[in-house]
Amino acid sequence: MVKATIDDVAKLAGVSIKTVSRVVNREQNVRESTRERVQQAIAQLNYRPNLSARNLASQRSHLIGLVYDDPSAYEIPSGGFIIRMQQGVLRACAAADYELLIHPCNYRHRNAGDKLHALIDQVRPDGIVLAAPLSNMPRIVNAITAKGTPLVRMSPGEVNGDQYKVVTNDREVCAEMTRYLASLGHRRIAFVTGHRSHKAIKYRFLGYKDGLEQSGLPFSKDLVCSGDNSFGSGEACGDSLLSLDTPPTAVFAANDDMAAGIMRAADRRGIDIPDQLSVVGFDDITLARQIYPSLTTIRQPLSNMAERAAHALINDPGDGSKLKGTDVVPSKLMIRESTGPAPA
Amino acid sequence: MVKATIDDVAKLAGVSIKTVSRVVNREQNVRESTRERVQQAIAQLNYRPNLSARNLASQRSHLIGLVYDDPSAYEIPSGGFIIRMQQGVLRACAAADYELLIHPCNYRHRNAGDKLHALIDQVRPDGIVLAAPLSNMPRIVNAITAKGTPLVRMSPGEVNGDQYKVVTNDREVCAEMTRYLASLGHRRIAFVTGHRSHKAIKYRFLGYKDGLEQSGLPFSKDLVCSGDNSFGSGEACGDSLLSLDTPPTAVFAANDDMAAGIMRAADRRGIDIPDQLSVVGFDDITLARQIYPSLTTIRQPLSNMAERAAHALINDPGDGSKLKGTDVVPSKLMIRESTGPAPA
DNA sequence: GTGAAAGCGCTAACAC
DNA sequence: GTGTTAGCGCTTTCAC
Repeated sequence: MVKATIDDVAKLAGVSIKTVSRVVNREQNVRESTRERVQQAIAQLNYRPNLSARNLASQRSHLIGLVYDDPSAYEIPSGGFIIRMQQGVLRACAAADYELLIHPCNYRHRNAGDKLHALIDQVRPDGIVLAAPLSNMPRIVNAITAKGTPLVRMSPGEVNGDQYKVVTNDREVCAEMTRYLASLGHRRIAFVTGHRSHKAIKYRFLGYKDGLEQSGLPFSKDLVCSGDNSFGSGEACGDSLLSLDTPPTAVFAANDDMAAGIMRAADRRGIDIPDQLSVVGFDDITLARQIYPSLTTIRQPLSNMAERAAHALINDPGDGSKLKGTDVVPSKLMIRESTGPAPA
Repeated sequence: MVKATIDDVAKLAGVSIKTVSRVVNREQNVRESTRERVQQAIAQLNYRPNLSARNLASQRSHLIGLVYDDPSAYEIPSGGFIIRMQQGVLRACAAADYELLIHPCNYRHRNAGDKLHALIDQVRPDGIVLAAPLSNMPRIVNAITAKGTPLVRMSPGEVNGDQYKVVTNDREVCAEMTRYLASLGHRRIAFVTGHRSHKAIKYRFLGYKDGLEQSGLPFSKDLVCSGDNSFGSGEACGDSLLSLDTPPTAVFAANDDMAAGIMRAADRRGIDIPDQLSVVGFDDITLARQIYPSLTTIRQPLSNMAERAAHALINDPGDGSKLKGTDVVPSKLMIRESTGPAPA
C-alpha cells in the first residue's frame, strides 16, 4: 500500500498543493466548494499528512512528551499513578490528533538532563508535561526550559514565576480528611510523611496539622513517621507506630502505597482494621479498592490534571499566553472500609 | 538557544555535511582523524540530528510504537501489566536512541483500525510492538501489516505464518503450578478462566488440565469458572466456587487480578488463606506482593518479553530477516503465602 | 481565493 | 575517504 502524498491529492482535486495544505490545516480563505472537493480527494486516497515532513517545514511535531520519575528506580513500582497520568494526556492527544511519547527520567542519574535534551532535540515535542516530583527539581525543569520547549508542571510544590502549572488542593483536602478522622472520635492520629524530594507532598503534612488544629487536637511529633512513598516504608512506619506505648488509633499516610504497607503491618500483628485501627491514604490507586478492607483515601484527579496540562500545551497559540497561572483541580475524600469509630 | 544543524558542524569541522552524516550514523569509510574532528565539533556545538529531517530523508523515524488494549475501557485498570511492558520496550529504546510512543487501542471501537492507520501514516514508527489480546485479533493485526509496518506480536496465541512473536510457556508453567498444588495434598483444585478474547490465556487452562492429569487427579467441569480477567469477575467466581457443596481447597486463577478477587470473596466469608483455601494467580503484578497474604503466582517476564520484541524491531535490517520465528521467554513460579497444605 | 517557488535538515546515489 | 547533488513531503512567503 503506497502512501498518498499531498501531490496526489492536489492532482485528483485539481488544485495546487497549497490549497490542499490549507484545507488540511483548516485555514481561512478557501472557497467552500473547493474545500469539499479537496476533502473528497483526501477521503478517496485515504491521505494523511506525513508528520515528519510537516514537522520539518513547520517546526511543530504534533507530539507531546510525558516525563515522569522512572519507575524502574523503585523496587516495586505500583504504576497506577503513571497509568492514570498517561490516560489523561492521551485523552487530550486523541482529541487533537497528537501522539504521546513517554520518557521516564531517572533524576538520580547524572545524565538525566542530557537524555532530556536528546528527546527535545531529536523529537521536538510541541510540549512536555512534567510530573511530580521531577516538576519541583530545578535541574530537570531547567534542562527543559533551556531548550525553549513549552512545559506544564504537575504538582510542582511551591513555585516562583507564573509558568502554567496544574495542582490539586493537597493541603485543604488533607485537613478535611483529618477532621473526618477526628469526627469519628480519633484523638491519636498519626501521619506518615512522603518522600523528601516530593515537594507537593509536604502540603499534605501541613493539611494534617491544620486538620488537627481545626479539630482541637494537639500535634505530637511522636505520631509522625518519615516514609519515602514506598509500600515498604509504610510497613516500617506501621511497625514503629504500632509499637508505641500508646499507639495511634488512626494513621494517615501521605500516599496509598504506604497506607497499604501500614495495613499489612497491622495485619501481621493481628490488629483489626477498622475496629482497632483506622488507616487512610492519598491518591486512590487501583490497589485501594483491591485490598481488604478497601482503603479510605483521597482521590487525586491525576488523569484530569494530566489532561488539562496536555490540553493547555496543545492549544497554546505559541506565544505562551495560555501557559500562565495555576489550575487547581480538587481532590476528594473516598470513604471506604478502612476507617471506623475510634475504639473505646 | 538556537539549534545547531549539520551544516554548522560541517563548517566547524571543515568537512562536508555528508561526512558529518557518516559519523553520526556510524558508517564505514571515515578516517579516524576525521571522525574525531567531527565528533569534537558535534560535542562543541551540542549538535543532535533533527529527527524529522532524518525521518523524512531516510524513511525511518527512530520511534517505536507500543500498542495495547486501552485500559480506560475497564472499570478498574490495574496498569501493572502495561507499565512492565513499557519498561521493557523503553530499555530497548534507550539502548538504541529510540523513543517510545504509546498508543492504547480500544478494539471494541469500530474505528480502532483507523486510529492505528493515523498513527502509522503520520508518525511512521519503525516498528510496532503489539500486546495481547490485540495480538490475536486479525482485524488489528491486519490494520498494521497492511501498512507494511514491521510488527512483533506478544503472546498471540496460536498463529499462522512465521512472523516473529514473543511468547511465554503458559501451558507448561501452568501444569507445573497445578502439580505444585497437588503436591501440597490438594485434590479439588478449581480453575478460573480468563477473557475469551485473549487467546494465550487458553493455554493456561490447558496447562491446568495437563497438571491434573500428570498428578493423577480427575478433571471436573464443576470446578471451572469463567472470568474475564477482572478483579470483579474473580470475586464472582470465588463466590460461586465457595458456595459449592464440596468447595475446592485450592483455586488457580488465570491472572492475578482475578486471584485477588477470589481472596477477597474468601475473606468476606471468613475463610482463611492459606489454611482453608489456597489461591494462586498468574502474572505477578505489583498487587501480588501487596495483598495479605501475599499471592503465590507465576511471574510472567513481561518486561523481558517486551524488551526482546522491541530489540528485534530496532535491529531488523529492513528485510525482515530477523523478524521470524518464535521467542519463548519462560515464566516461573513465585511461591508466597497464599498457598499451603490442603486442609485435613 | 489560489498558486509558484523556496526552503526546513537530513540521507542517498553517485561522483571524484 | 570524501564531496556534490537531489530530493523526502510538507509549510511558508509572496505573488497573482
